[in-house]
Amino acid sequence: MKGYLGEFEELVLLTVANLGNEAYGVAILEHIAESAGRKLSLGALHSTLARLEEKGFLGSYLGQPTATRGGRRKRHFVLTSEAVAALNKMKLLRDRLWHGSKINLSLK
Amino acid sequence: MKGYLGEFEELVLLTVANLGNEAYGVAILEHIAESAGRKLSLGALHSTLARLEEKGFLGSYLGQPTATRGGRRKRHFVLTSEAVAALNKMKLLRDRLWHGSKINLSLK
DNA sequence: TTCTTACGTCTACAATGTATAGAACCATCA
DNA sequence: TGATGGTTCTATACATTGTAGACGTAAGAA
Repeated sequence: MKGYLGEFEELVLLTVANLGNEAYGVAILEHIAESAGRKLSLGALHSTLARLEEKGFLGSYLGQPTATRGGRRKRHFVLTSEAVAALNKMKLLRDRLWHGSKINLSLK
Repeated sequence: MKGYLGEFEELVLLTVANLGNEAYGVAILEHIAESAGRKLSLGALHSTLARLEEKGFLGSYLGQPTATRGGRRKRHFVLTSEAVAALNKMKLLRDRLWHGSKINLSLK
């Protein structure tokens, strides 16, 4: 087990954390489009979600059919404690590296 | 051009930023081993360095031979402004996502 | 009963992560 | 001065992650 995540995996997990109980495919996709300005396909996202689940960073369950138009039942995702731990660890490391770096933080 | 970086690429760039004018293969490797507890081969690192240079995130130059025992001349690396911009952008995004997330920051 | 909308799944390929082997230097010492 | 061995970079190959596209499923509307 590697313990750390790819950059997209990390983005997805953080997005799931932001969406709480509304974390399912399309919603995650839209949130990423907004927050990261990154356009991607639903299939692309779902493969990553599946891999994250396989690796134990996500759990999922099927929601009940809703009243809206059509649609297959939503699959909702939740972070596991492993995910939270991995995210924290990566954040901690990067914060330390940023602190030690001479990069000018002037953001425009 | 994608504009964002893989997780290892990001780690490498931040490490280069930390090392300043001592940023060459072996030093980077050791710094990563220390800070991230991550053991990897020199060749692995150099392929990534080469790719980062190719993509315009790093510049490099050969140093002069030193007085120490043996050794090929060191190749030193420096961040480009593109790298700084990309790093800043990713940091900003993640900070926002962390802020919005409900993840408990209690680090043990 | 066929459209249309809203989702998830499958499969394949591109980009990134990583190892191993080997070549280039250079300092010593026989 | 030529063999030896410590450092560092380079080449090549393969594993993992990132991403698209086509397809399947479901249900309300027409």
